[in-house]
Amino acid sequence: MAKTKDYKHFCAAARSLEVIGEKWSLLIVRDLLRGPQRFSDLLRYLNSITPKWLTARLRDLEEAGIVKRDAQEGRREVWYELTEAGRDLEPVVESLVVWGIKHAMRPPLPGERVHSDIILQGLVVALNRRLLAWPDNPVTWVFRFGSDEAHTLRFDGQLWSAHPGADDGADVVIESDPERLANILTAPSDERGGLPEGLTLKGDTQKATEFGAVFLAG
Amino acid sequence: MAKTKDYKHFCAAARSLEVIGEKWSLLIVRDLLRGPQRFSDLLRYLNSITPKWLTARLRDLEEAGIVKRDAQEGRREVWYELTEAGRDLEPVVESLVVWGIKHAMRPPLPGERVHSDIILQGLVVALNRRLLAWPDNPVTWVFRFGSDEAHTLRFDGQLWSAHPGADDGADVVIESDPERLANILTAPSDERGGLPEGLTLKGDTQKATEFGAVFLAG
DNA sequence: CTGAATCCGACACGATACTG
DNA sequence: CAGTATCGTGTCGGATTCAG
Repeated sequence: MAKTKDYKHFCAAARSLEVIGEKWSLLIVRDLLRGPQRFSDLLRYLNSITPKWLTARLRDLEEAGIVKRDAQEGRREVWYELTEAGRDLEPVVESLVVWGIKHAMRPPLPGERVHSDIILQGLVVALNRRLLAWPDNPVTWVFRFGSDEAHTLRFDGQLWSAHPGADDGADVVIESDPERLANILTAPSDERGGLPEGLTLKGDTQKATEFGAVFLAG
Repeated sequence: MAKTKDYKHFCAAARSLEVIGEKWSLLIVRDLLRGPQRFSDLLRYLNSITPKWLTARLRDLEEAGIVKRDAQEGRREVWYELTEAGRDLEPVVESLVVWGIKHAMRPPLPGERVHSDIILQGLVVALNRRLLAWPDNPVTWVFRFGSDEAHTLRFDGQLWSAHPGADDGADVVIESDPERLANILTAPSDERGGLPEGLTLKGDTQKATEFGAVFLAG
């Protein structure tokens, strides 16, 4: 791999980029940070990658000790997961998310795939880096997308975290669809104000108001 | 720019990579983080880049609002410096340095250019992230490379920082050359022990011992 | 259906030389 | 000093095909 990715520098940043600077590599890591995934899961999340390049990148990452391939006998799928070196890349992905939120986000374009997991991952980073206002007290928000997909966002008083599935003790339940939520989150603040179409809030009135103050305020 | 760097994801990390994911971009930012540089400075630091691609990347970064080009009338040189968005990339570069130090460093290869500034930048990151032992008290180390190049590394009790030039109040003066220092820092710990050839320590005996404990211990 | 491999074309990039 | 110009190679996208 990486015949052209050769910087000839004695520099840790250059070395890192030689290893994970190819196209798609860091986005594969981003998806595997949520947990082990199958080849076809990655194919779906990465959206516009071709199977050929997903295969190539996974081989590279495996060789670099970042990804572990788990192909068990008598099972159709192959699972991929991060090694410790792979999990150590989380700060890199997170710093890219922080910069992207501040300097490069825009509403989703027509052909752009919007995954709810990715939105929630960005939300957690934005909240923990205090790029959005914080509620005063611990709170649990459940996001429902259609009938079969739900995520829980929880603030324990110190940090925010996201969890797959709907938590029972939700203070507020938000129902929407990923595209709509993406558009709301990237709307310029002067276009905000009040409850947008395609998003409904249920639950404790005061907690719902608090949610609105964080996300829907002008 | 970036016709092929198009991920079609609604994702902040993917957006960031669309902007600064091309080859060389982040290394140009790395060098500009030290301060404004001329075209030829960058050409020298980036070592194996060609003028054509340095021009292309600088134009891209300028268009992306990361770099500002400063060409004044009646002056031969053109200076490049980071905008605020560019300086906001420091955490990205730093996270790459941290990962690289832990997972990808090795002694410099034959054709590899070793810049003292880059070594010192890596040292500051490694010390501040506590990847190396810390002295108990504030200390100032001056590194001399040959007769005309010197850097000061200072610990104020809280954080480490690097400064160009030799500080007067040095507790310890280290004399070496960049290649030698690079080899020492990347040597496996079982090959360390005592003072290596090609490196001399001067100054307060106890402070020199302390330096040795951080860098030269087995 | 999953996890690939193959062929082809576009363009990103490297190497070298040259210019204002 | 700060770039252009030219030419060759490598990386990647797109489509199709293939084995378990």
